[in-house]
Amino acid sequence: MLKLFNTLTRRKEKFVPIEPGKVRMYVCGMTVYDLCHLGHARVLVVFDVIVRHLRALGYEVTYVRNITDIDDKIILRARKNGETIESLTERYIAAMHEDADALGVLRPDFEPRATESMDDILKMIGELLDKGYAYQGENGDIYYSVSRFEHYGQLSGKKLEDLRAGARVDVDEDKRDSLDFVLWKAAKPGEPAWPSPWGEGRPGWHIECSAMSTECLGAHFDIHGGGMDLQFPHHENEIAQSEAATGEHFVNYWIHNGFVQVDKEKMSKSLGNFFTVREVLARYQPEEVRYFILASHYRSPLNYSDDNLDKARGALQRLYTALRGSSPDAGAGPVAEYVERFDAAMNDDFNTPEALAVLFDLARAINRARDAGDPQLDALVATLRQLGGRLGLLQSDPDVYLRGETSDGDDSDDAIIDDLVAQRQAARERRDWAEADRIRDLLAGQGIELEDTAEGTRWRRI
RNA sequence: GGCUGAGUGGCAGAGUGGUUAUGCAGCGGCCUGCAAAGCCGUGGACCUCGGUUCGACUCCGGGCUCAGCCUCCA
Repeated sequence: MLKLFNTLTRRKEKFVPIEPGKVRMYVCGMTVYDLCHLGHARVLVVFDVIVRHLRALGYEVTYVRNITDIDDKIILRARKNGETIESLTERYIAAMHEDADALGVLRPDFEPRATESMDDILKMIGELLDKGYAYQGENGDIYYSVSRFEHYGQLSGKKLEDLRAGARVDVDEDKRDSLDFVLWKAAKPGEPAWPSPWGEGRPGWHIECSAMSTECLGAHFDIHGGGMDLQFPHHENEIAQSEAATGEHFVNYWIHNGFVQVDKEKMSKSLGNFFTVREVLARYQPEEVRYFILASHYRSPLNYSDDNLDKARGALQRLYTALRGSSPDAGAGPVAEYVERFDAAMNDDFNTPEALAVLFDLARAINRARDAGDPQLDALVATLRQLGGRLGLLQSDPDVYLRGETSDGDDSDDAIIDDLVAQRQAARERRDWAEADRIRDLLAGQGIELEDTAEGTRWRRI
Protein backbone atom coordinates (compact mmCIF):
# COMPACT_ATOMS: atom_id res chain seq x y z
CA MET A 1 0.00 0.00 0.00
CA LEU A 2 1.54 3.24 -1.19
CA LYS A 3 1.45 6.21 1.14
CA LEU A 4 2.52 9.65 0.08
CA PHE A 5 2.78 13.04 1.69
CA ASN A 6 0.08 15.30 0.34
CA THR A 7 0.90 18.99 0.57
CA LEU A 8 -2.80 19.74 0.56
CA THR A 9 -3.33 18.01 3.90
CA ARG A 10 0.26 18.02 5.18
CA ARG A 11 -0.05 14.37 6.03
CA LYS A 12 0.99 11.07 4.62
CA GLU A 13 -2.06 9.55 2.98
CA LYS A 14 -2.86 6.25 1.38
CA PHE A 15 -2.79 6.60 -2.36
CA VAL A 16 -6.09 5.76 -4.00
CA PRO A 17 -6.30 6.51 -7.72
CA ILE A 18 -9.40 8.07 -9.22
CA GLU A 19 -9.63 5.29 -11.74
CA PRO A 20 -8.51 1.87 -10.46
CA GLY A 21 -5.17 0.81 -11.87
CA LYS A 22 -4.47 4.15 -13.50
CA VAL A 23 -2.61 7.25 -12.42
CA ARG A 24 -2.77 10.62 -14.10
CA MET A 25 0.11 12.87 -13.08
CA TYR A 26 1.25 16.35 -14.04
CA VAL A 27 4.55 17.97 -13.13
CA CYS A 28 5.55 21.57 -13.76
CA GLY A 29 8.58 21.49 -16.00
CA MET A 30 11.02 24.15 -17.07
CA THR A 31 10.88 27.64 -18.39
CA VAL A 32 13.31 27.29 -21.25
CA TYR A 33 15.52 30.36 -21.35
CA ASP A 34 18.69 28.85 -19.92
CA LEU A 35 20.43 25.58 -19.12
CA CYS A 36 19.08 23.23 -16.47
CA HIS A 37 20.76 23.53 -13.12
CA LEU A 38 20.90 20.97 -10.36
CA GLY A 39 17.58 22.15 -8.95
CA HIS A 40 15.90 21.25 -12.21
CA ALA A 41 17.78 17.97 -12.23
CA ARG A 42 16.26 17.16 -8.87
CA VAL A 43 12.71 17.65 -10.10
CA LEU A 44 13.43 15.56 -13.17
CA VAL A 45 14.99 12.70 -11.23
CA VAL A 46 12.60 12.72 -8.28
CA PHE A 47 9.47 12.54 -10.39
CA ASP A 48 11.11 10.05 -12.71
CA VAL A 49 11.58 7.75 -9.75
CA ILE A 50 8.03 8.36 -8.59
CA VAL A 51 6.71 7.39 -12.02
CA ARG A 52 8.95 4.33 -12.12
CA HIS A 53 7.67 3.24 -8.74
CA LEU A 54 4.02 3.75 -9.66
CA ARG A 55 4.59 1.66 -12.78
CA ALA A 56 6.39 -1.00 -10.76
CA LEU A 57 3.30 -1.19 -8.57
CA GLY A 58 1.36 -2.01 -11.71
CA TYR A 59 -0.31 1.32 -12.34
CA GLU A 60 -0.80 2.52 -15.87
CA VAL A 61 0.65 6.00 -15.53
CA THR A 62 0.04 8.95 -17.80
CA TYR A 63 2.84 11.37 -17.03
CA VAL A 64 2.66 14.92 -18.30
CA ARG A 65 5.48 17.43 -17.87
CA ASN A 66 5.02 20.78 -19.53
CA ILE A 67 7.43 23.23 -21.08
CA THR A 68 6.95 26.96 -20.54
CA ASP A 69 8.18 28.43 -23.78
CA ILE A 70 6.75 31.92 -23.57
CA ASP A 71 7.17 34.36 -20.69
CA ASP A 72 8.87 37.63 -19.79
CA LYS A 73 12.27 36.14 -19.10
CA ILE A 74 12.27 34.34 -22.42
CA ILE A 75 11.33 37.52 -24.25
CA LEU A 76 14.05 39.45 -22.47
CA ARG A 77 16.72 36.86 -23.05
CA ALA A 78 15.90 36.50 -26.73
CA ARG A 79 16.00 40.24 -27.15
CA LYS A 80 19.32 40.44 -25.34
CA ASN A 81 20.77 37.66 -27.50
CA GLY A 82 19.39 39.23 -30.64
CA GLU A 83 17.61 36.04 -31.65
CA THR A 84 14.05 34.89 -32.07
CA ILE A 85 12.15 33.43 -29.20
CA GLU A 86 11.75 30.22 -31.12
CA SER A 87 15.46 29.75 -31.73
CA LEU A 88 16.16 30.41 -28.05
CA THR A 89 13.55 28.03 -26.72
CA GLU A 90 14.29 25.28 -29.23
CA ARG A 91 17.92 25.34 -28.21
CA TYR A 92 17.18 25.08 -24.51
CA ILE A 93 14.51 22.46 -24.99
CA ALA A 94 17.07 20.35 -26.81
CA ALA A 95 19.59 21.00 -24.03
CA MET A 96 17.08 20.00 -21.38
CA HIS A 97 16.35 16.76 -23.19
CA GLU A 98 20.05 16.01 -23.40
CA ASP A 99 20.50 16.63 -19.69
CA ALA A 100 17.44 14.58 -18.76
CA ASP A 101 18.54 11.71 -20.99
CA ALA A 102 22.02 11.78 -19.52
CA LEU A 103 20.57 11.51 -16.03
CA GLY A 104 18.53 8.49 -17.06
CA VAL A 105 15.21 10.30 -16.82
CA LEU A 106 12.51 8.64 -18.88
CA ARG A 107 10.56 10.92 -21.18
CA PRO A 108 7.10 11.93 -20.02
CA ASP A 109 4.14 10.65 -22.01
CA PHE A 110 3.17 14.15 -22.98
CA GLU A 111 5.26 17.28 -22.99
CA PRO A 112 2.90 20.11 -23.92
CA ARG A 113 4.18 23.60 -24.64
CA ALA A 114 2.42 26.81 -23.77
CA THR A 115 2.74 28.19 -27.28
CA GLU A 116 1.06 25.10 -28.69
CA SER A 117 -1.79 25.24 -26.21
CA MET A 118 -3.25 28.66 -26.94
CA ASP A 119 -6.71 27.37 -27.80
CA ASP A 120 -6.99 25.62 -24.45
CA ILE A 121 -5.65 28.63 -22.62
CA LEU A 122 -8.08 31.02 -24.31
CA LYS A 123 -10.94 28.65 -23.67
CA MET A 124 -10.24 28.55 -19.95
CA ILE A 125 -9.82 32.30 -19.67
CA GLY A 126 -13.14 32.69 -21.48
CA GLU A 127 -14.82 30.39 -18.98
CA LEU A 128 -13.38 32.32 -16.06
CA LEU A 129 -14.64 35.58 -17.53
CA ASP A 130 -18.07 34.08 -18.19
CA LYS A 131 -18.34 32.82 -14.65
CA GLY A 132 -17.24 36.11 -13.18
CA TYR A 133 -13.91 34.96 -11.80
CA ALA A 134 -11.95 37.24 -14.10
CA TYR A 135 -12.07 40.79 -15.34
CA GLN A 136 -10.28 42.98 -17.83
CA GLY A 137 -8.31 45.97 -16.59
CA GLU A 138 -7.93 49.38 -18.17
CA ASN A 139 -4.68 48.33 -19.86
CA GLY A 140 -6.30 45.32 -21.51
CA ASP A 141 -4.82 42.68 -19.17
CA ILE A 142 -7.18 40.02 -17.87
CA TYR A 143 -6.93 39.32 -14.15
CA TYR A 144 -8.15 36.53 -11.93
CA SER A 145 -10.17 37.83 -9.02
CA VAL A 146 -8.73 36.02 -6.05
CA SER A 147 -11.41 37.03 -3.58
CA ARG A 148 -14.06 35.36 -5.73
CA PHE A 149 -12.54 31.96 -5.07
CA GLU A 150 -13.63 30.70 -1.72
CA HIS A 151 -10.83 28.24 -1.08
CA TYR A 152 -7.94 30.46 -2.06
CA GLY A 153 -4.95 29.62 0.14
CA GLN A 154 -5.89 26.01 0.87
CA LEU A 155 -2.70 24.55 -0.58
CA SER A 156 -0.20 26.95 0.94
CA GLY A 157 -2.09 27.36 4.20
CA LYS A 158 -2.36 31.09 3.75
CA LYS A 159 -5.17 33.46 4.46
CA LEU A 160 -5.97 36.35 2.16
CA GLU A 161 -5.62 38.87 4.99
CA ASP A 162 -2.18 37.55 5.91
CA LEU A 163 -1.09 37.69 2.33
CA ARG A 164 -2.24 41.26 1.95
CA ALA A 165 -0.54 42.23 5.21
CA GLY A 166 2.78 40.74 4.21
CA ALA A 167 2.49 41.71 0.57
CA ARG A 168 5.68 42.77 -1.07
CA VAL A 169 3.92 43.12 -4.38
CA ASP A 170 3.87 46.50 -6.02
CA VAL A 171 0.42 47.97 -5.98
CA ASP A 172 -0.97 47.86 -9.45
CA GLU A 173 -3.75 50.36 -9.94
CA ASP A 174 -5.25 48.22 -12.59
CA LYS A 175 -5.93 45.33 -10.24
CA ARG A 176 -8.97 45.32 -8.01
CA ASP A 177 -7.00 43.43 -5.39
CA SER A 178 -3.21 43.40 -5.05
CA LEU A 179 -3.31 39.60 -4.95
CA ASP A 180 -5.12 39.26 -8.24
CA PHE A 181 -2.92 37.78 -10.91
CA VAL A 182 -2.68 38.00 -14.66
CA LEU A 183 -4.36 35.49 -16.94
CA TRP A 184 -3.71 37.30 -20.19
CA LYS A 185 -1.18 40.04 -20.81
CA ALA A 186 -2.04 42.58 -23.48
CA ALA A 187 0.84 42.89 -25.92
CA LYS A 188 2.96 45.99 -25.93
CA PRO A 189 4.56 47.06 -29.21
CA GLY A 190 7.27 44.66 -30.30
CA GLU A 191 6.20 41.85 -27.98
CA PRO A 192 5.18 38.45 -29.27
CA ALA A 193 1.42 38.12 -29.33
CA TRP A 194 -1.42 35.75 -30.07
CA PRO A 195 -4.88 36.85 -31.08
CA SER A 196 -7.67 36.63 -28.53
CA PRO A 197 -11.21 37.92 -28.10
CA TRP A 198 -9.74 40.48 -25.68
CA GLY A 199 -6.99 41.74 -27.87
CA GLU A 200 -3.55 40.52 -28.86
CA GLY A 201 -1.41 39.26 -26.02
CA ARG A 202 0.16 36.30 -24.28
CA PRO A 203 -0.85 34.05 -21.41
CA GLY A 204 0.14 34.60 -17.80
CA TRP A 205 2.27 31.90 -16.28
CA HIS A 206 -0.29 30.16 -14.11
CA ILE A 207 -3.04 29.69 -16.67
CA GLU A 208 -0.95 27.58 -19.02
CA CYS A 209 -0.55 24.80 -16.47
CA SER A 210 -4.24 24.77 -15.65
CA ALA A 211 -5.11 24.63 -19.32
CA MET A 212 -2.52 22.03 -20.32
CA SER A 213 -3.11 19.71 -17.39
CA THR A 214 -6.86 19.82 -17.89
CA GLU A 215 -6.47 19.22 -21.60
CA CYS A 216 -4.10 16.27 -21.17
CA LEU A 217 -5.54 14.66 -18.05
CA GLY A 218 -9.05 15.96 -17.56
CA ALA A 219 -10.51 18.36 -15.03
CA HIS A 220 -9.79 16.03 -12.11
CA PHE A 221 -6.59 14.00 -11.89
CA ASP A 222 -4.48 12.20 -9.32
CA ILE A 223 -1.09 13.80 -8.77
CA HIS A 224 0.37 17.21 -9.41
CA GLY A 225 4.02 17.86 -8.64
CA GLY A 226 6.78 20.41 -8.76
CA GLY A 227 9.33 22.20 -6.64
CA MET A 228 8.49 23.58 -3.21
CA ASP A 229 8.70 27.11 -4.52
CA LEU A 230 5.78 26.51 -6.85
CA GLN A 231 3.44 25.79 -3.99
CA PHE A 232 2.69 29.47 -3.71
CA PRO A 233 1.57 31.24 -5.74
CA HIS A 234 1.78 29.03 -8.82
CA HIS A 235 -0.05 25.94 -7.66
CA GLU A 236 -2.43 27.89 -5.49
CA ASN A 237 -3.39 29.87 -8.56
CA GLU A 238 -3.73 26.76 -10.66
CA ILE A 239 -6.26 25.38 -8.21
CA ALA A 240 -8.18 28.65 -8.23
CA GLN A 241 -8.26 28.76 -12.02
CA SER A 242 -9.08 25.14 -12.68
CA GLU A 243 -11.69 24.66 -10.01
CA ALA A 244 -13.40 27.91 -10.87
CA ALA A 245 -13.41 27.11 -14.58
CA THR A 246 -14.44 23.46 -14.45
CA GLY A 247 -16.41 23.37 -11.22
CA GLU A 248 -14.62 20.14 -10.33
CA HIS A 249 -12.09 19.19 -7.70
CA PHE A 250 -8.75 19.68 -9.47
CA VAL A 251 -6.07 17.41 -7.98
CA ASN A 252 -6.13 14.76 -5.25
CA TYR A 253 -2.45 14.65 -4.26
CA TRP A 254 0.09 17.45 -4.42
CA ILE A 255 3.75 16.47 -4.24
CA HIS A 256 6.51 19.03 -3.77
CA ASN A 257 10.22 18.32 -3.72
CA GLY A 258 12.71 20.22 -1.55
CA PHE A 259 15.46 22.47 -2.80
CA VAL A 260 19.01 21.92 -3.74
CA GLN A 261 21.10 24.14 -1.50
CA VAL A 262 24.59 25.52 -1.65
CA ASP A 263 26.11 26.44 1.68
CA LYS A 264 22.71 26.04 3.31
CA GLU A 265 21.14 28.45 0.87
CA LYS A 266 18.68 27.72 -1.91
CA MET A 267 20.31 27.23 -5.27
CA SER A 268 18.63 29.62 -7.65
CA LYS A 269 19.05 31.71 -10.71
CA SER A 270 18.43 34.92 -8.83
CA LEU A 271 21.08 34.20 -6.20
CA GLY A 272 23.49 33.17 -8.91
CA ASN A 273 24.75 30.26 -6.83
CA PHE A 274 23.71 27.56 -9.24
CA PHE A 275 25.59 24.81 -10.97
CA THR A 276 24.29 23.65 -14.32
CA VAL A 277 23.80 19.98 -14.97
CA ARG A 278 26.50 20.22 -17.62
CA GLU A 279 29.05 21.68 -15.25
CA VAL A 280 28.49 18.89 -12.81
CA LEU A 281 28.49 16.20 -15.50
CA ALA A 282 31.90 17.42 -16.60
CA ARG A 283 33.26 16.16 -13.30
CA TYR A 284 30.96 13.36 -12.25
CA GLN A 285 29.30 10.53 -14.05
CA PRO A 286 25.55 11.00 -14.62
CA GLU A 287 24.75 8.07 -12.41
CA GLU A 288 26.68 9.66 -9.57
CA VAL A 289 24.56 12.77 -9.83
CA ARG A 290 21.44 10.67 -9.88
CA TYR A 291 22.60 8.75 -6.82
CA PHE A 292 23.43 12.00 -5.03
CA ILE A 293 19.88 13.21 -5.61
CA LEU A 294 18.28 9.97 -4.44
CA ALA A 295 20.46 9.66 -1.36
CA SER A 296 18.26 12.25 0.34
CA HIS A 297 14.52 12.05 0.77
CA TYR A 298 12.79 14.10 -1.92
CA ARG A 299 11.24 16.53 0.57
CA SER A 300 14.50 17.24 2.43
CA PRO A 301 16.96 19.90 1.45
CA LEU A 302 19.79 18.55 -0.67
CA ASN A 303 23.11 20.23 -0.04
CA TYR A 304 25.35 20.44 -3.05
CA SER A 305 29.05 19.95 -2.41
CA ASP A 306 31.94 18.13 -3.99
CA ASP A 307 32.20 16.12 -0.82
CA ASN A 308 28.66 14.83 -1.23
CA LEU A 309 29.18 14.03 -4.90
CA ASP A 310 32.37 12.19 -3.97
CA LYS A 311 30.38 10.17 -1.47
CA ALA A 312 27.88 9.29 -4.16
CA ARG A 313 30.77 8.07 -6.28
CA GLY A 314 32.14 5.96 -3.46
CA ALA A 315 28.74 4.46 -2.77
CA LEU A 316 28.18 3.51 -6.40
CA GLN A 317 31.64 2.00 -6.57
CA ARG A 318 30.71 -0.28 -3.74
CA LEU A 319 27.49 -1.36 -5.42
CA TYR A 320 29.08 -1.89 -8.81
CA THR A 321 31.98 -3.74 -7.22
CA ALA A 322 29.48 -6.20 -5.82
CA LEU A 323 27.98 -6.70 -9.28
CA ARG A 324 31.34 -7.16 -10.93
CA GLY A 325 32.26 -10.49 -12.36
CA SER A 326 28.75 -11.90 -12.43
CA SER A 327 26.81 -12.63 -15.56
CA PRO A 328 24.09 -10.00 -15.89
CA ASP A 329 21.31 -12.38 -16.89
CA ALA A 330 21.97 -15.47 -14.93
CA GLY A 331 18.27 -16.21 -15.18
CA ALA A 332 17.91 -16.28 -11.42
CA GLY A 333 14.82 -14.80 -9.87
CA PRO A 334 14.86 -11.95 -7.38
CA VAL A 335 15.13 -12.71 -3.69
CA ALA A 336 11.78 -11.85 -2.14
CA GLU A 337 13.12 -10.67 1.22
CA TYR A 338 14.98 -7.75 -0.35
CA VAL A 339 12.27 -6.89 -2.84
CA GLU A 340 9.79 -6.65 0.01
CA ARG A 341 12.01 -4.36 2.04
CA PHE A 342 12.65 -2.22 -1.01
CA ASP A 343 8.95 -1.97 -1.81
CA ALA A 344 8.13 -1.10 1.77
CA ALA A 345 10.64 1.74 1.68
CA MET A 346 9.37 3.09 -1.61
CA ASN A 347 5.76 2.73 -0.55
CA ASP A 348 6.52 4.93 2.44
CA ASP A 349 6.42 8.23 0.60
CA PHE A 350 9.17 7.22 -1.82
CA ASN A 351 11.85 6.75 0.81
CA THR A 352 14.80 6.37 -1.53
CA PRO A 353 17.52 6.55 1.19
CA GLU A 354 15.91 3.58 2.88
CA ALA A 355 15.60 1.81 -0.47
CA LEU A 356 19.30 2.43 -1.10
CA ALA A 357 20.12 0.96 2.28
CA VAL A 358 18.47 -2.26 1.08
CA LEU A 359 20.77 -2.19 -1.94
CA PHE A 360 23.81 -2.00 0.33
CA ASP A 361 22.60 -4.88 2.44
CA LEU A 362 22.22 -6.78 -0.80
CA ALA A 363 25.76 -5.86 -1.81
CA ARG A 364 27.09 -7.27 1.43
CA ALA A 365 25.07 -10.45 0.94
CA ILE A 366 26.49 -10.76 -2.58
CA ASN A 367 30.09 -10.31 -1.46
CA ARG A 368 29.55 -12.81 1.28
CA ALA A 369 27.91 -15.32 -1.02
CA ARG A 370 30.73 -14.93 -3.51
CA ASP A 371 33.36 -15.63 -0.86
CA ALA A 372 31.42 -18.61 0.39
CA GLY A 373 30.62 -20.02 -3.04
CA ASP A 374 26.94 -19.80 -2.15
CA PRO A 375 24.67 -20.88 -5.03
CA GLN A 376 22.31 -18.03 -4.17
CA LEU A 377 24.85 -15.61 -5.61
CA ASP A 378 23.21 -15.26 -9.03
CA ALA A 379 19.82 -14.61 -7.52
CA LEU A 380 21.25 -11.92 -5.25
CA VAL A 381 23.05 -10.25 -8.12
CA ALA A 382 19.89 -10.31 -10.22
CA THR A 383 18.00 -8.77 -7.32
CA LEU A 384 20.48 -5.95 -6.89
CA ARG A 385 20.37 -5.15 -10.57
CA GLN A 386 16.62 -5.25 -10.69
CA LEU A 387 16.09 -3.08 -7.63
CA GLY A 388 18.79 -0.68 -8.79
CA GLY A 389 16.90 -0.43 -12.04
CA ARG A 390 13.78 0.60 -10.18
CA LEU A 391 15.73 3.74 -9.22
CA GLY A 392 17.33 4.10 -12.62
CA LEU A 393 20.69 2.97 -11.24
CA LEU A 394 23.12 0.09 -11.73
CA GLN A 395 22.22 -0.68 -15.31
CA SER A 396 25.72 -0.22 -16.73
CA ASP A 397 28.34 -2.88 -17.12
CA PRO A 398 30.23 -2.76 -13.80
CA ASP A 399 33.66 -2.63 -15.43
CA VAL A 400 32.56 0.11 -17.77
CA TYR A 401 31.24 2.13 -14.86
CA LEU A 402 34.28 1.54 -12.67
CA ARG A 403 36.64 2.51 -15.46
CA GLY A 404 34.39 5.32 -16.54
CA GLU A 405 35.62 8.79 -17.24
CA THR A 406 33.78 12.06 -16.85
CA SER A 407 33.51 14.29 -19.88
CA ASP A 408 36.55 16.34 -18.91
CA GLY A 409 38.34 13.44 -17.27
CA ASP A 410 42.08 12.94 -17.43
CA ASP A 411 43.81 12.03 -20.63
CA SER A 412 44.98 8.64 -19.57
CA ASP A 413 44.10 6.19 -22.21
CA ASP A 414 42.74 2.76 -21.41
CA ALA A 415 45.26 1.05 -23.68
CA ILE A 416 48.16 2.78 -21.96
CA ILE A 417 46.81 1.73 -18.60
CA ASP A 418 46.37 -1.84 -19.74
CA ASP A 419 49.94 -1.83 -21.01
CA LEU A 420 51.32 -0.56 -17.70
CA VAL A 421 49.27 -3.12 -15.84
CA ALA A 422 50.78 -5.83 -18.03
CA GLN A 423 54.29 -4.52 -17.37
CA ARG A 424 53.60 -4.54 -13.67
CA GLN A 425 52.26 -8.08 -13.90
CA ALA A 426 55.50 -9.16 -15.57
CA ALA A 427 57.48 -7.49 -12.77
CA ARG A 428 55.38 -9.26 -10.19
CA GLU A 429 55.97 -12.59 -11.84
CA ARG A 430 59.69 -12.09 -11.49
CA ARG A 431 59.08 -10.88 -7.94
CA ASP A 432 60.39 -7.43 -8.73
CA TRP A 433 58.21 -5.77 -6.11
CA ALA A 434 60.00 -2.44 -6.39
CA GLU A 435 59.14 -2.12 -10.06
CA ALA A 436 55.60 -3.39 -9.51
CA ASP A 437 55.03 -0.84 -6.78
CA ARG A 438 56.57 1.93 -8.88
CA ILE A 439 54.04 1.29 -11.66
CA ARG A 440 51.21 1.06 -9.18
CA ASP A 441 52.18 4.38 -7.62
CA LEU A 442 52.50 5.93 -11.06
CA LEU A 443 48.96 4.91 -11.93
CA ALA A 444 47.66 5.88 -8.52
CA GLY A 445 48.95 9.37 -9.21
CA GLN A 446 46.60 9.47 -12.19
CA GLY A 447 43.62 8.30 -10.18
CA ILE A 448 43.90 4.69 -11.25
CA GLU A 449 43.62 2.09 -8.53
CA LEU A 450 44.72 -1.48 -9.06
CA GLU A 451 43.32 -4.64 -7.56
CA ASP A 452 45.21 -7.90 -7.78
CA THR A 453 42.79 -10.80 -7.80
CA ALA A 454 42.95 -14.48 -8.50
CA GLU A 455 41.77 -13.77 -12.05
CA GLY A 456 44.41 -11.12 -12.65
CA THR A 457 44.79 -7.43 -12.02
CA ARG A 458 41.82 -5.12 -12.36
CA TRP A 459 41.86 -1.35 -12.46
CA ARG A 460 39.36 1.40 -11.89
CA ARG A 461 39.24 5.15 -11.77
CA ILE A 462 38.66 6.67 -8.38
C1' G B 1 5.63 40.50 10.73
C1' G B 2 2.49 35.98 8.83
C1' C B 3 2.82 30.86 7.26
C1' U B 4 5.62 26.17 6.49
C1' G B 5 9.48 22.68 7.43
C1' A B 6 13.91 21.11 9.91
C1' G B 7 17.66 20.38 14.06
C1' U B 8 20.46 12.62 14.68
C1' G B 9 27.27 9.83 15.85
C1' G B 10 33.71 12.90 12.35
C1' C B 11 30.65 13.69 7.54
C1' A B 12 26.20 12.41 4.67
C1' G B 13 21.53 10.54 5.83
C1' A B 14 17.04 7.16 7.33
C1' G B 15 14.11 5.55 11.27
C1' U B 16 11.74 4.19 15.93
C1' G B 17 7.76 5.11 22.50
C1' G B 18 11.75 0.21 25.41
C1' U B 19 16.21 -3.99 20.52
C1' U B 20 21.99 -2.90 14.37
C1' A B 21 19.72 1.98 9.69
C1' U B 22 22.87 2.48 5.53
C1' G B 23 27.32 4.69 3.04
C1' C B 24 32.04 7.17 3.72
C1' A B 25 35.80 8.05 7.41
C1' G B 26 38.19 5.63 12.28
C1' C B 27 39.98 1.37 15.08
C1' G B 28 41.24 -4.25 15.54
C1' G B 29 41.48 -8.82 12.74
C1' C B 30 41.34 -12.12 8.17
C1' C B 31 43.05 -12.10 3.14
C1' U B 32 47.54 -9.92 0.20
C1' G B 33 54.67 -9.93 -1.59
C1' C B 34 52.82 -5.13 0.10
C1' A B 35 48.34 -2.93 -1.24
C1' A B 36 43.38 -2.52 -3.10
C1' A B 37 38.71 -4.77 -3.03
C1' G B 38 36.05 -7.92 0.12
C1' C B 39 34.74 -10.29 4.80
C1' C B 40 34.48 -10.42 10.36
C1' G B 41 34.47 -7.44 14.75
C1' U B 42 34.29 -2.51 17.09
C1' G B 43 33.88 2.77 19.21
C1' G B 44 30.63 6.95 18.43
C1' A B 45 24.15 10.25 18.20
C1' C B 46 19.69 11.88 18.70
C1' C B 47 19.57 21.26 19.75
C1' U B 48 17.58 22.99 24.69
C1' C B 49 14.04 23.34 28.86
C1' G B 50 9.62 21.47 30.81
C1' G B 51 5.31 17.89 30.44
C1' U B 52 2.82 13.02 29.41
C1' U B 53 4.63 7.85 30.39
C1' C B 54 6.83 2.25 33.99
C1' G B 55 10.05 4.18 30.03
C1' A B 56 11.07 9.49 24.89
C1' C B 57 15.87 10.81 20.43
C1' U B 58 10.81 9.23 19.09
C1' C B 59 4.35 12.19 21.62
C1' C B 60 2.85 17.40 23.67
C1' G B 61 4.24 22.62 25.03
C1' G B 62 7.96 26.73 25.47
C1' G B 63 12.81 28.36 23.86
C1' C B 64 17.09 28.66 20.63
C1' U B 65 19.13 27.94 15.74
C1' C B 66 18.66 27.09 10.48
C1' A B 67 16.14 26.86 5.82
C1' G B 68 11.94 28.04 2.67
C1' C B 69 7.44 30.70 1.06
C1' C B 70 4.75 35.49 1.42
C1' U B 71 8.16 38.90 -5.55
C1' C B 72 10.42 35.58 -10.82
C1' C B 73 12.19 30.75 -9.33
C1' A B 74 12.31 23.49 -9.62
